[in-house]
Amino acid sequence: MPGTVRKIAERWETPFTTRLKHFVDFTPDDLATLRRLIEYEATIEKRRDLVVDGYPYTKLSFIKEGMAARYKVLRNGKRQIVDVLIPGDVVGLPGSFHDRAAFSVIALTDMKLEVCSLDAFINVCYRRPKFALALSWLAVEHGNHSSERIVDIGRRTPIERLAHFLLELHGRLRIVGRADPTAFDLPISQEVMSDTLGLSVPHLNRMLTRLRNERMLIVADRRVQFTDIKALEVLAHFQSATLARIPAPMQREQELIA
Amino acid sequence: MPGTVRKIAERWETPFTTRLKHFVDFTPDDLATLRRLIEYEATIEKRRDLVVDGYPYTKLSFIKEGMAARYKVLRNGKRQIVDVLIPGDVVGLPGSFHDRAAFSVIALTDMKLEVCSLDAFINVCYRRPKFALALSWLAVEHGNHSSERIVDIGRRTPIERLAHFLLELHGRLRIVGRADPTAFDLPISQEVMSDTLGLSVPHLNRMLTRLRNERMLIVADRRVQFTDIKALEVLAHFQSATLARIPAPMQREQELIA
DNA sequence: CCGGCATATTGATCAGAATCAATAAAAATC
DNA sequence: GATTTTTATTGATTCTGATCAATATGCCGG
Repeated sequence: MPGTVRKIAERWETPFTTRLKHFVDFTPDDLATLRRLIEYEATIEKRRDLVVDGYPYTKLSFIKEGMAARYKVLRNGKRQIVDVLIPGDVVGLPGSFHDRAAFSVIALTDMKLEVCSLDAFINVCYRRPKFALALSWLAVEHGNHSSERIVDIGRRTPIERLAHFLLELHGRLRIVGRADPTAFDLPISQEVMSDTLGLSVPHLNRMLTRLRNERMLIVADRRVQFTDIKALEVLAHFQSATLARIPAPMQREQELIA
Repeated sequence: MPGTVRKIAERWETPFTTRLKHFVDFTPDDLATLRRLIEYEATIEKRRDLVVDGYPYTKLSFIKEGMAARYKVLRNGKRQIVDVLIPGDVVGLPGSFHDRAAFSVIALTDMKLEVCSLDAFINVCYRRPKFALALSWLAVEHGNHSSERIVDIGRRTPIERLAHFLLELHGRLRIVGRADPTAFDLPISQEVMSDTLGLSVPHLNRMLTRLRNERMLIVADRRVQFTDIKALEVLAHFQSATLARIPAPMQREQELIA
């Protein structure tokens, strides 16, 4: 009864599907399949490690609520956060492809995850290649994101970096409906931000103060309010990411499979 | 005549296939398919841009010979190289998924590429999901690599960064048979290296000198010779990358497809 | 409401790396 | 082979951002 499937699928809207819809046409049937892949829903509390560097992780977990950070701690005790994960992002995409994760992932807030096993997902990929391509797309997207971060840390000044980070995070949150046009909740400490941007906490704090003094934003109650987003974008050399579209042939699944 | 196919396929060994073989079983038939995807072979001369930031690029190009750099130039004139590409790497993997490339790619040396169209590749993915998964794997691998670079630039000291970069490049070159156990050709200028590591040229030079003085390596004739690779690894906190294995179900294509 | 702990803010000092500048060496071009 | 251009090396100076340190603020559980 395809009507039933559709109804269920349509009602099932998660940040992950919201994000997917921006670049690939998932049919109600696809969505139902995706949904069936979810083995369980996990609740994680703040500060708990989801993935531990050096240990196996063989799940794909879709973030439904909350934020997390992928990071590595060096022997000298310094920590570098490689990526801040938000609703709609996948935990375990890089890790699961190796026998041992190369990075840890920690919950920055309480979280809700939808968990599926990597094996199950890959099995589906054989029946629905579109899923495998979606996986590629996610990985590519993540890679781009990382590249942008390299540019940030390598060649932008601390204040540009900070501005860029905030704008970029805002943009990503917007896509999954977790931000207002000029404001968003930022439930993370300055220590986390400094470890993300490769700065010391005091210096990050100063840069934040400067942005405030320049009247570009207001930070209060773990919430960022852009007061001059234009100026901020100029400062950060920010260009809102061209959202990837799926290459033409990827839309042709029907003819090829049917 | 499957025998013929196999012979051709076996004879067709490129850095790309060498690399793939490390993580996925491509049958002779797969290899033949892959080979048929190649539209033409391109020869590029040093310093030419392969991909230009802001313009479309809809190819997947497998590097057969030579090296390239993915980079971005900021408005202040600074350049950050995001990735050094070597034989076996793919040009256009991130770029092709967007309507416009977000980074430029420049040839650091004369190069030879095998070029296929993204559309053709994706079409094949529908018939052979293994190809799509291989694509994911490449993207994931690249992402990991980028993450590692973020840690480098964000939290490692310049000398550690340099050491890490050299070891990592050496490791990658080894995989595709382009390096000796303790030495490799490094046909790139110090300017390129400094833009990769987020350092100034003079400072990079000083760090290089220091590694030489510490008797960890010798640089001559655009060739690096490790004289104390152990010490170098300790300095860089280097752990030779666990090569990813393909998740179990990915090996089961035969039963699923046949 | 009270410690106690995490987080934020501010200041002072100092080291490391950028910048500026000059020269040397090597490679490419004619 | 001479000349130009690129690349490498070294030095002197400046300045950014880390580090150390102190204080403030907020937050939680009891």
